[in-house]
Amino acid sequence: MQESSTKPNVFTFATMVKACSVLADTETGRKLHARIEMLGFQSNLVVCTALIDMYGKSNNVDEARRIFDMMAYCNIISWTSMVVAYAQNAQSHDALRLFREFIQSMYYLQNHFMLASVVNACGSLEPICNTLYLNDSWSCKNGLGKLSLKLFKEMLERGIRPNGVTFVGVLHACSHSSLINVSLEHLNSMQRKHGIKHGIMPDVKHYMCAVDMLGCAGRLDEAYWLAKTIQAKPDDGAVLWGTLVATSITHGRLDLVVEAGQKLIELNRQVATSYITVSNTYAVAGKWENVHRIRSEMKQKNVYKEPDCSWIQVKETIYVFYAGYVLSCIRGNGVVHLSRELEVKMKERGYVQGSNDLVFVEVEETKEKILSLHGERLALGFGLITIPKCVTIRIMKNLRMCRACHKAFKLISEIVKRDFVVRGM
DNA sequence: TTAGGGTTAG
Repeated sequence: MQESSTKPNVFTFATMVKACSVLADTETGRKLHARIEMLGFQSNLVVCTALIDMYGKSNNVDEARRIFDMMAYCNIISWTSMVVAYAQNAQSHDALRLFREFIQSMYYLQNHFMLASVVNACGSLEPICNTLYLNDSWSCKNGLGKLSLKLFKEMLERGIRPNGVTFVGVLHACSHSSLINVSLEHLNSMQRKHGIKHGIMPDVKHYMCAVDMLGCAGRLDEAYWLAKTIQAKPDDGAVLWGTLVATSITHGRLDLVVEAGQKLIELNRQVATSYITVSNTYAVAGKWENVHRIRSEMKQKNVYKEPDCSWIQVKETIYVFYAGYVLSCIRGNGVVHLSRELEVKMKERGYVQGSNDLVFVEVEETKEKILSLHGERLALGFGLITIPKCVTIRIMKNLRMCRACHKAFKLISEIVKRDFVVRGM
């Protein structure tokens, strides 16, 4: 496109920023941002929203917020993107604060909508919009200063309310800070305040957030009770009961592991994730013959989970690492050497492979060998020897990081005194 | 053209 005479427009930039967001390619994202400012597209609502999302997903919440604050006007997607950026970066309280601000401004606008309607009925809407926008200090203090007259009028006409996606972000924020009661209040408020009148009823996604949150908090009986009441399609049901299996394993509730595992089996989902979760259920219960039966069944039916893969960007180049490919990976010897050194230091700090780790093999030694070779561990080793100390190491994965690697990363971060960011797709 | 959660062998 650059070589041709076609000029990129806001659509082009919004799409390219989105691509960077998916890949967490901050380098390219920043360059695009610079081009956006140079060409004067920085006032476009959709482009800014894409940038907020991109910076949020690249662990740069401050930059996301800076853009959000500079926007002349925001829509529901911009608000939600900012709430979600906080939630995804463990800044739950900021997410909830922003959401409260949003709700306050919403009711404020609705009240003035009534007033404006009266004025409008008498004559023109313009004067009252001008007055409210320019002179009201309360609205500026509460974040309304960022609303342009144009959008302000639009909001007065339509009202911008949180939607189902906004609430997923809010519940996610609560869940990751163990704000259980706050979360349940929001869930109830969806029906009470925003539901019946405005059509935002909680659906299976919101209830699944609640089940996971209750399960993580160890309130497994409530989680189980809630899971049983949810009317879910088989796809959602498999995830729902899989979630319960995982949290029950974490809290050592063997009874519920078996119960939830049974539900998963009944759903008869012929996909790798369900097979694996069911197999793990049997492993926890010590029923190794069932574990072997499931594994051979998977082999027979040719059901595989996609291979684990991690990548890391150093300057312009992206380096990819697969589980187990230690010796063939770039600077493999250096990575192996460093990994061994770190393992010794981790063990000195009491690092043991937990019996609850979700890698169920019968021989401990094999388990340790498998874990030490996960792609993100190789990528981290490579990052540590190639990326300067002052730069945060950012690793991307196609799957979710396993618990053992998560524990290891936290310890290594303490040992080498550096921050790491690992993001799954 | 822009925004979501939860499960998980190698």
